[in-house]
Amino acid sequence: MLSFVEENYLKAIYHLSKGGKNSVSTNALAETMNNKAASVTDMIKKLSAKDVIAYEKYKGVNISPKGKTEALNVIRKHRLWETFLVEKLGFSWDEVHEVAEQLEHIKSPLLIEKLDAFLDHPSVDPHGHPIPDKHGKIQETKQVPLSTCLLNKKYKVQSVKDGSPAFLQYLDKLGIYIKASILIKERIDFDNSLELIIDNKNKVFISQVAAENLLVTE
Amino acid sequence: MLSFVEENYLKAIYHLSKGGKNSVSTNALAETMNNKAASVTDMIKKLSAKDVIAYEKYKGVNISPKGKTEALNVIRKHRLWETFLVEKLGFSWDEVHEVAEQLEHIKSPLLIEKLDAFLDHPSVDPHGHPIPDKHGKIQETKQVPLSTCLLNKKYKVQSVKDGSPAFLQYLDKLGIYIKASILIKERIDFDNSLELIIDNKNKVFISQVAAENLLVTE
DNA sequence: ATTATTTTTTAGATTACCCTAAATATTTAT
DNA sequence: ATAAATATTTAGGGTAATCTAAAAAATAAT
Repeated sequence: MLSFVEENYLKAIYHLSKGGKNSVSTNALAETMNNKAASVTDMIKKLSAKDVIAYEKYKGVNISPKGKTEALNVIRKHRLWETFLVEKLGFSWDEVHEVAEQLEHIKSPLLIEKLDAFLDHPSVDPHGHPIPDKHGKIQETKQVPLSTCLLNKKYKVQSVKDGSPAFLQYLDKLGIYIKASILIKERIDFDNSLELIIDNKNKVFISQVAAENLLVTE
Repeated sequence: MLSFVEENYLKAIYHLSKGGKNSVSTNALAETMNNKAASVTDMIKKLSAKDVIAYEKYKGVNISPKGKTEALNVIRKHRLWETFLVEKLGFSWDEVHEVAEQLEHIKSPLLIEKLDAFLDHPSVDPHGHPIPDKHGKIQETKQVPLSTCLLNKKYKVQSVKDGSPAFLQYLDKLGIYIKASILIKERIDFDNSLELIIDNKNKVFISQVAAENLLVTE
């Protein structure tokens, strides 16, 4: 059984390794966990002893199959709770992360089964991120940053890369939301900002940074 | 800010002191917390330093006004979550305690506000226990154990004293639930068991112990 | 190919919560 | 009112998760 803290480390390793593709350095982990490298080394040893990561001194860590399953389950819980908070309790999408960080550690498989059913088995959370099913399977869709898209072509907002409240509130102000339609009217050479048409009617300008964090499909 | 463990101690003190009326001994606390008395003494000092209890060596502890407020808030959260689990997720009343023990420690006043509204501001939980309002106010109703009631008089089940799964499942089997109507047909002298009529139709027998744990009003 | 820099690990402490064993205070029984 | 029994506290330790400072390894730079 993993502790709250261990679950959080594992989740960070999963994300930093892009789902297990890369290995993760001690410093990178220390950075995202807001801990010192020495503390991370200690924790790495514990996680390694529990067989959720593979670790070789000075070589970084790799998540194991068992660790991936655990991480995906925590992510599943996080995203189901976020969906609950928005869909059922009326939270806005920029308010849910902190609370879901706590709720994701509740241990009760039955609770998650029932929550999932109550929400009608959602496939994505309020930020457009896919919700792993109970076996850890994720339904991926090939999304690209809006910053790489063509002019005068209609795209659909699928998810946000950065889920920070500041960014989400900014999107709210612009009238941009998950599933919104976007067309790039013009790319401003000066700063790579974009002029957009949202839902075929509203004209807004968006910075390059913002466009890089908005993922769309055709 | 209280830790999970501190909140659990405080809750136990609140219950053992019958809402702050009595003082609580180290041993009693050790018993309900499943800890050793020495550990309790340590924790008592911490809680005392945080001004949630008053403590004098060898004299037991008394919950303070601040401690009472904290305890009631945890109890409020516990009971709201139990209500959610039963009303919205379809848990049965004997399955919710363990999960609510975890959920009650989630820190987010906004969450509880919204959960309360989502549940339509319930006044009692699935076991008939009153839910304190956000100011810690409890709406008490004067209930008596069925074991002390008169023959051939109609009573209404208000709550269970013992919320153990075993007792709750037993009540399910007997067809007894919160708000059910009960009439005592006969008291068996041999073992003080009772012959009951539930909802004016079903005849069942109930042991004295069970009758002591069933609280009713006229 | 050394030296300098960066990264990672080790050593030794700290806090929260729990333990056992021993000491001390309180209560009960004679 | 003193001895016996019970309750409580103190002393000293252990584990989880963190830290700082110092040592060691890996990487980068000349």
